Amino acid sequence: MATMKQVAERAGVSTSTVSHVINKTRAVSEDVRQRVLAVIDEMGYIPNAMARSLKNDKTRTIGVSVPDNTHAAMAELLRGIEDTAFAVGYNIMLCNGYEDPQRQVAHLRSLIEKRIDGLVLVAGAARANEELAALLSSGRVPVVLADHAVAGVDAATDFVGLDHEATGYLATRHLLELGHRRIACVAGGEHEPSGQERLAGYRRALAEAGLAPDPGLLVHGSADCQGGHDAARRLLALEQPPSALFACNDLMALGALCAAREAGVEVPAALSVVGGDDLGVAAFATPRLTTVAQPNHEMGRQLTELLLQRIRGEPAPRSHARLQGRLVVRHSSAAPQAH
Amino acid sequence: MATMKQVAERAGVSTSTVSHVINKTRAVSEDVRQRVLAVIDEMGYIPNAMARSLKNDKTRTIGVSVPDNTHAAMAELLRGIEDTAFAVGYNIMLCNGYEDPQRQVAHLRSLIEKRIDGLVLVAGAARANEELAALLSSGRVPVVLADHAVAGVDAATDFVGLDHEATGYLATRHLLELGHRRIACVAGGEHEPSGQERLAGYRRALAEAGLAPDPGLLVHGSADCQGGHDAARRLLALEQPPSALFACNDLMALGALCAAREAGVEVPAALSVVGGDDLGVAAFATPRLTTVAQPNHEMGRQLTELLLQRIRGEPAPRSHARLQGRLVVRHSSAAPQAH
DNA sequence: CTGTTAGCGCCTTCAA
DNA sequence: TTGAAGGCGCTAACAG
Repeated sequence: MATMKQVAERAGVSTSTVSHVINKTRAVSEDVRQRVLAVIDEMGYIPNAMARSLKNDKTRTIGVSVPDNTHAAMAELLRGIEDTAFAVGYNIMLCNGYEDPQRQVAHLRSLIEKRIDGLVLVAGAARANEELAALLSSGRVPVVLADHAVAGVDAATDFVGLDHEATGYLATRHLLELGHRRIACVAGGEHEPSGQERLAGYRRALAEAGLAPDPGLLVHGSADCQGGHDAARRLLALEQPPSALFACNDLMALGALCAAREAGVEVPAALSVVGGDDLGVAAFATPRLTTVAQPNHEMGRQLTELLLQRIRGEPAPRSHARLQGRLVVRHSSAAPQAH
Repeated sequence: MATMKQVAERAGVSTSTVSHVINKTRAVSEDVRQRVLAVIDEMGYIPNAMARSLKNDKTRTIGVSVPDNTHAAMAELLRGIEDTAFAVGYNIMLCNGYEDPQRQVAHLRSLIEKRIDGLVLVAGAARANEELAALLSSGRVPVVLADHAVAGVDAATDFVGLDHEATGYLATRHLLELGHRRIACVAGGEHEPSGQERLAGYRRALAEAGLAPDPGLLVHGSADCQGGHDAARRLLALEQPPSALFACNDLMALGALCAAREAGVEVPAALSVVGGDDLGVAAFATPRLTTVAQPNHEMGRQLTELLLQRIRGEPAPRSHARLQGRLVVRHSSAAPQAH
């Protein structure tokens, strides 16, 4: 691959001149400029960013560590990050951590070796192990946290997340306003942070309505379709089944819809279902799912803006934003049947 | 950040010794080794991969250009790539091209500047513009093509894709075997390659069964839920509606399911629906969707293995693999109603 | 307006 | 078993 030196020779100028025409970093006479440009084009010269980075100590690439890029919400977040980064000439390195601290550490080390300018860390349920925490808090790399604090990482780290509590609250209040009183909650794993927060919102809404939460109407399980399916089946088999159900995420809600149908329970006539996320398919579920949409792309954008600020060294107060979800009422929720 | 030189000074040895203990590239006396290691640990030294790359001309990072990482199939593919790359110590740079040649070129230039070792290119429907084609065929970077040839790129470029034709064939034959004769096809855009291939498989199956394709039973539209919904609605409003429907992908199939329900058409009693992809939610659709699962993760794996071979310079015959989908029969397909 | 020079951090001959 | 030195490709003083 052609180097700057070769370009310089061919154009009969010094490398610094070539460098300056490329970077427009000092005046160059028009004819020399044209000549250099011509040679660059002719030789198909493309500058070596590594060599440049070695000097300025800036790679214009940021790392993104997510639990799993196939989760729809992560994918949207990732997209928000990439879009924002691209707009200002940054590239992103993607790492799937799969909630495995070993793997996360290996990834992060690799990213640091490659001298990423910053890191967007989307932690999963798992907590950081010591090694990861040490790497993160060594101050080697500016970090912003997405959606969840990470145990072991400085609590003052910049943060942008979703307001999961509000999501649970909005969904539940919607059901309450429709007149429901026996409202179940299908939650994910007990250690999954976002699920716990959504559950808290569910409880707050009930409390505000003067309802005591019925422990029999709360089911934990895996935070996917299968988990939602199993949980709903159990709830529908209850002697006094709920008239409505809030699933902490859309995948579980979709699973619940499936279980209801298989149990011969009409939605929304006999059971209202509300999810949370607003996946693309939610609008086309049977029936179309009422849910709380989450601004994942926007979260990615804000995280990236924030990170770029830190990279530039702009002093800004520590951020701790919580983005609000938005209730989207469709056809899976309705007033309870009269008895 | 600590440099090798600083480590060397602190340990009272030369940088070359430090380099050699790090890379185990020549014998070092045990006590010196221990001392160096201790200093590295104490200083938290992490080698600078850029400086290293400047020498070896290898970055151990590969670029991945996809149309959109939020599409479920892309996300799985991406995951397959990342998994495989990580296993051998490579990182990946993710680029969303959004079918925009301008953007793709900008991304690719950036990747080349950063001297990626290779590129996995997932082209969308759009064709490469001249500039992109030129960059790709300049031989600067080993490239493997995912799922679709790219106009303007050397036809001999390594390739791993899905056998979309077989997918359409499998889905349609399944419906034929159930006894259907009026089988509609909900296809995506007319210029979308995978959709076209699946459509071809549909036609082949019909032809084998001695059926002439009814042009009125083929509907093109956008390749998403909305497109599937609209297409199905039109088909169901026909004077002689089909008894079965093959949607070229699951999103469209889900949309079709939604439309059927809204039109009061029972699935599978009055209409069988088969999709293609086997998204996670397909198994929990109402009713659970019969579809053709695609080995997207495996495709990512094979693409990456192939690319790594090329990067290593191993001479291998050009690959042109087509991975087979697998029919997954669930509850959205059944024998047609007797009249 | 242009060229010379000294590194950035690391690897790798070549010598000792 | 170890060190010295040159150079990967580029940028940025410093001179002219």
